[in-house]
Amino acid sequence: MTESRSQADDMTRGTLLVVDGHSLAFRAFFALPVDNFSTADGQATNAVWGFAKMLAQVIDTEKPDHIAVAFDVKGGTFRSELLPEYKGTREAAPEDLLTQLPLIQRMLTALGVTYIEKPGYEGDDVIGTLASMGDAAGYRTLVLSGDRDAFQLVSDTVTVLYPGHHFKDLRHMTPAAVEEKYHVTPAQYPDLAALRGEQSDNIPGVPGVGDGFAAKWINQYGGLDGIVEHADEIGGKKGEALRAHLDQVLLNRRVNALVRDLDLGVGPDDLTFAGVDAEAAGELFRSLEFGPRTLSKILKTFNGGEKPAMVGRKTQPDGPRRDDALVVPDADTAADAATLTGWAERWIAPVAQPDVWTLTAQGDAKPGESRVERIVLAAGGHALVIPAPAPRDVTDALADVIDRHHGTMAVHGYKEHRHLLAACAADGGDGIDLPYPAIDTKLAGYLVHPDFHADTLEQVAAHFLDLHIDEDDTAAVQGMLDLGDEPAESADPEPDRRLLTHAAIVERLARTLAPMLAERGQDDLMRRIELPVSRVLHGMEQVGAKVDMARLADMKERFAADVRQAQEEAWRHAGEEVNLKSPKQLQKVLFETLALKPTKRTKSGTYTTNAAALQDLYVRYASDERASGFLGALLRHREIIKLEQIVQTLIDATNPRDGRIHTTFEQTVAATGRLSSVDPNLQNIPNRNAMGREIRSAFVPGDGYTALLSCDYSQVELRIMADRSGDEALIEAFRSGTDFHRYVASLVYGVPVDMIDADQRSHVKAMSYGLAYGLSTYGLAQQLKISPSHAEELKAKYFAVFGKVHDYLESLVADARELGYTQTMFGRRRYFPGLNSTNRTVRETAERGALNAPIQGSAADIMKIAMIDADRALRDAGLRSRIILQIHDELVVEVAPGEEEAASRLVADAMEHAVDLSVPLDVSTGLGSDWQLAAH
DNA sequence: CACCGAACGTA
DNA sequence: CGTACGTTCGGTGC
Repeated sequence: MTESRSQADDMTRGTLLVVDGHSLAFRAFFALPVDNFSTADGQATNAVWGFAKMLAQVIDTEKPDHIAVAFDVKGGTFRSELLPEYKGTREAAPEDLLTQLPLIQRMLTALGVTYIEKPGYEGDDVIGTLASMGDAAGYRTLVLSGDRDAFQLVSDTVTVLYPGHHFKDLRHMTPAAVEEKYHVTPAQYPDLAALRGEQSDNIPGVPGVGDGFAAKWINQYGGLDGIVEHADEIGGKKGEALRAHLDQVLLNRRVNALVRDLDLGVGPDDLTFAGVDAEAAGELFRSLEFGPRTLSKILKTFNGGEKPAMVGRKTQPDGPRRDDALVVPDADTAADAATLTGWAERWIAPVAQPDVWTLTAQGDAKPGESRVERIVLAAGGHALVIPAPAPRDVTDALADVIDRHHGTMAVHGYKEHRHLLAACAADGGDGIDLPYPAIDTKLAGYLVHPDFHADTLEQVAAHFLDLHIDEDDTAAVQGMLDLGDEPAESADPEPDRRLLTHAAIVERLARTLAPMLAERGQDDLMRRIELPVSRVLHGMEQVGAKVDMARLADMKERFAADVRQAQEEAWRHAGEEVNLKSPKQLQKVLFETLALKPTKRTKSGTYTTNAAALQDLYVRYASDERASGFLGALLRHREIIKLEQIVQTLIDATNPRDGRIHTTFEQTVAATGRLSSVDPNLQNIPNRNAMGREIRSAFVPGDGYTALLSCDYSQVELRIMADRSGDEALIEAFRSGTDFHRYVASLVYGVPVDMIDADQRSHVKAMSYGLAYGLSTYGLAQQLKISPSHAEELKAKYFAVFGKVHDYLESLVADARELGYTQTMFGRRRYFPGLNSTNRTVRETAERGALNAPIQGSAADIMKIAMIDADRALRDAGLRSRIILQIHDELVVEVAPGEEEAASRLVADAMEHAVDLSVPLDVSTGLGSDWQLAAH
């Protein structure tokens, strides 16, 4: 660890990190809600916590060996004398933030980090001075600051780390980066800032002059001096404005120049990491009510990546060594509560972060009918097997152990384990309500590599741990982790080796994946989104959706009759009993018997018989009675047999004991962050035409409930694009509150809103929706059945109006190419190695994916947050109404009598306020006695 | 019996 | 020659 810190720059003395303390504290304060970060007695802690996290993240990434944090000092500086209104906005910092600054300084001291204040000067001047000193002493200097004035310090040896919209995307402002963004050199940047002014510091610039004009003048005249000299030559309104505000500009320039030669009393060489005062840090963190995990991680970072010494931790000389081959723990069996409690006291209680103990249950986690066979607790080379279901005193003891130690517990599949532990009471009682673990290695693996898929835990181990375990070796009993495999009955009373192997794997996965999450800044994603959403999903799966079986049976009959009729008719026209479900046989009839014009080819080179192609043929051969008769019947058969099949699937999936369908929501399958639904898939119930929608009417409220509530987001993805791109036109389109697509069409075609015809509206609508998929001109033409040139024209007009959307979409791909991955609003990543492929098809597929993933993924993040909030709101209000389904942008709620209004309001509210965007999140709701009637 | 491609349902 | 999924079916090959 320590050598890697200097490895990157063996030409220099090392790396000096200089931090703008106020800027980082501001950033942290506004990034995190005070509500969730306060101590019991009301002290706000969000800025302290965020400061620690952000700083740790930068240290972990950049690995500096010297560090200092600069703060402003209360009271005036030479700047406020020059410019009384200076930083008027900043002085108005909220009380809640101001009280945290001393805490941050205390924390820094405890962590062994030097902080510096200089009365009469700002932190920026301290930073400027340190940067100069660092340069002179041969350091590579990193300046972490959200203040753009710092850009003037940038040089070959000084880089400014400037936070983007998310703190995580720190931009490395090198000379090239400054020049690329502002078209001036770092040394010229203060000239540019003086002309433009600085909104956040309450400094006015020349009205009407932004970065562009300022840069143009600077390049033309060499700098501010030249501009002053030639001010009279600059024409136009902007020239006039410049002359009128010249005094202001020159004043700005004096104010924004950083002092670089202060006497600080210390030099870069003094600024090493002094080492953590673990006791002081521990005490401070406890008083701030930060968890032990936070403490442990922070200590590790500030101790130079070494594991901090754990006081009172038992050493286990015979325990497994992390870098060795996996050691399968020895197992004892707990037949009674006392054994269990004693074992936990001996092996689980001493476990301290970053170590974990593991809980691994074996059984069938099928929602609504889960069974558990064994539960294994394991900690560092020791394991305890608990046969399950178990008697009350054993489950009580187990629940107690888990409750006391879940802060150091790792599980692989929290949601599945909730199902399993809910079924662990032998008397058929409630079982155990599993609290949140420290880490779910299944979710962690998903966040780290969202497109990696494994069927077995051994495959997960091979992927993340490079640990290759022969599955046959351990396959005596199939574990629950082999999804879908029914556990074979084991005659062997010996605890099975595979389960113990799994426990050992999970422990190692936790140790490997936890730091990976931290390094990526994804701890919050795990803790605040994925784990809580797992809990909500568990509840939804457990409850299930009630169906009206009589209604399903009736529908099935009707569809079956229609299918038979369509089949008879098709056979009559074809003259043979062709299997209409066989594309191969259909090809023979269509293109040989009937000799129709061949359609497009499929991937494998055969002629397609898909609905679009059949429809084309149907139109083309309208006058040919035999052909159109066959095609018409075939199309009808296709449509209805699909519906019949869906109805049959629903019937088969209904649990006869409660008349409900318990789907499983997969949380780690979709690479974008969406959920998926399996067994059965309740996210693809027909909704496009009346006949299909009919199926939704079979979903009804269950006993004790009177209605279903459906709430869905309108155009979430487009709203995300509006927010992320900052496109004023699109933002205004959403704020206008009128028919969105009509409004957009009127902008695109330059025609009043009430003159837009149906075609124009639908074309623009298709364009809007296609944006997030990376649609091609050809694809758009195809879909709208217009010529490619016509489609190209539409695209050009569209982007002429929404230019920033265009730039944004391009930037997504460009950024992904540079970073290797995309990121959602909440830091969910997806990797795109294909972006640099030389194979055009591979590359373009990756480009469309990179464009879509952050948008679809951000929408998924938002819905997950809404689900967590809505679930909690319903509970907190004491309602019985509950979420039962999620279909990407829609939530379905089963509503108890009398709760109609409250439930609608709470759920819609949670969805609308899941995040704060620059456009409103619009939610439409409907209530009805079945899912179809709840539509709106 | 396992696997694949075609087809088609959803957002 | 737009993204993300899951399920079913026929057909093929072990």
